[in-house]
Amino acid sequence: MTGATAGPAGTGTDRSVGSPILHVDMDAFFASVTLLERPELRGRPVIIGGGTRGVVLSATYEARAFGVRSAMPLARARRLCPPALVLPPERHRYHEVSTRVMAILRDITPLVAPLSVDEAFLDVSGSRRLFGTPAEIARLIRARVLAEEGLTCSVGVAPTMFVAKIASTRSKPDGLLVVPAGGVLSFLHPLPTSALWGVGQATEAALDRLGLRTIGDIADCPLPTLQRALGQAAGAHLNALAHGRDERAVDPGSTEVSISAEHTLSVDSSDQDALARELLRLSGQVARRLRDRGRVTRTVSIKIRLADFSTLTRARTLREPTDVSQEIYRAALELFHEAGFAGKAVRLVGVRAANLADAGGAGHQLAFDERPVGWSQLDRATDAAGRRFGTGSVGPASLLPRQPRRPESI
DNA sequence: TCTGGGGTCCTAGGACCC
DNA sequence: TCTGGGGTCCTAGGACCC
Repeated sequence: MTGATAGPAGTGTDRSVGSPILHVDMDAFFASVTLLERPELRGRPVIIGGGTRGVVLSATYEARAFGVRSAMPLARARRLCPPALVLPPERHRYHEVSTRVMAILRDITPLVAPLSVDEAFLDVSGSRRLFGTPAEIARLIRARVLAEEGLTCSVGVAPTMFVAKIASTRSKPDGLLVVPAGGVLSFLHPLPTSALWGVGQATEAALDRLGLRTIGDIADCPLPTLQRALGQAAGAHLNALAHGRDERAVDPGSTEVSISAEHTLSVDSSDQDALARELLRLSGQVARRLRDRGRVTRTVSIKIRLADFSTLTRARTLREPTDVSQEIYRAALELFHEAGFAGKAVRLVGVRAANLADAGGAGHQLAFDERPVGWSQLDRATDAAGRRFGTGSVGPASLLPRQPRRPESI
């Protein structure tokens, strides 16, 4: 590619000084994990996704050969690839495998920053004495993940996070690509603008209107022109990236900014009671995850998507932070009623908690008329029952299935 | 083609305070 | 009567990522 590469066989030499960042990215992760227990499906096009209104979550490379891509509506994927087998996701298993893969990475260095279940950044600058050059470390990781989990991954090695990320993408599947410090610009500049992290459809179109097609074009474009077209922050950001500059460091300790739960209904609904029950369920999920993490929220928001796919959000900042299911639900329900679109067909509802803080430092001031202790105790009892009997085993009576009028559903 | 669910970050406008 | 600038917080929407 640029003379800076090592192929899948891992034959590349790595004599550069500054290539301490690795980006490790599992190949077709969900599909590959599912195939571990279905070896007879190897070599066949397999798609992971589900539901009547689902999208493609993951697809084997055999399915991708038909044009199937992740996030594509399942209906379209089936048309593109009729022989594909569509299997439902098994999130619990993905999580388990992910935990073990991350543990392999933490054997190399504590400086591991997971980006999602199936990818992570590593800063290996302190690991060379023990494990060798960054390229040798990358080969070691790939060999261990394959030997211990039966899965392939691709690894990018570069002086900065975003170049390492692009490198792993360009080496997929089952590849390794090293971009030494001296080779960053010659690696980046021929690539299309969309290869940059943060350039999606809208930004690509805006860049295209400026006549910018490659990352090299962005590097040659005057900063003020870029900022006029994309805004201050985005313009400056892309300008820096196009010149290979990226100051971010691998941070293993970053904490969440928000926690949310949302659900697309299987059929659009304008039934206010049914939508309120969904808000109750989602509020409970969000609150439980807050308590699991020892966090409280001050800002509750709801998200509503109508049948025409238009999406609106409404937010409210509370007087006091909370992790109590009932308080989050009360705020969500008020926002829902105030939004004032009764009668319209709703496709999706969501609840989000933002403005988070640690529960310990939250010094709750009780108003005289408040009795939150009861609700809080109910949550704790529900949490304990969930741990014993399984999540969802105990919950509000209004979430119980409605009594069927006729026993036909049994 | 008919669009999931979990997130992050940025922008812009308004309220409010100094 | 007309006219500031800056800072912070909040809300709504949108782009983007996996």
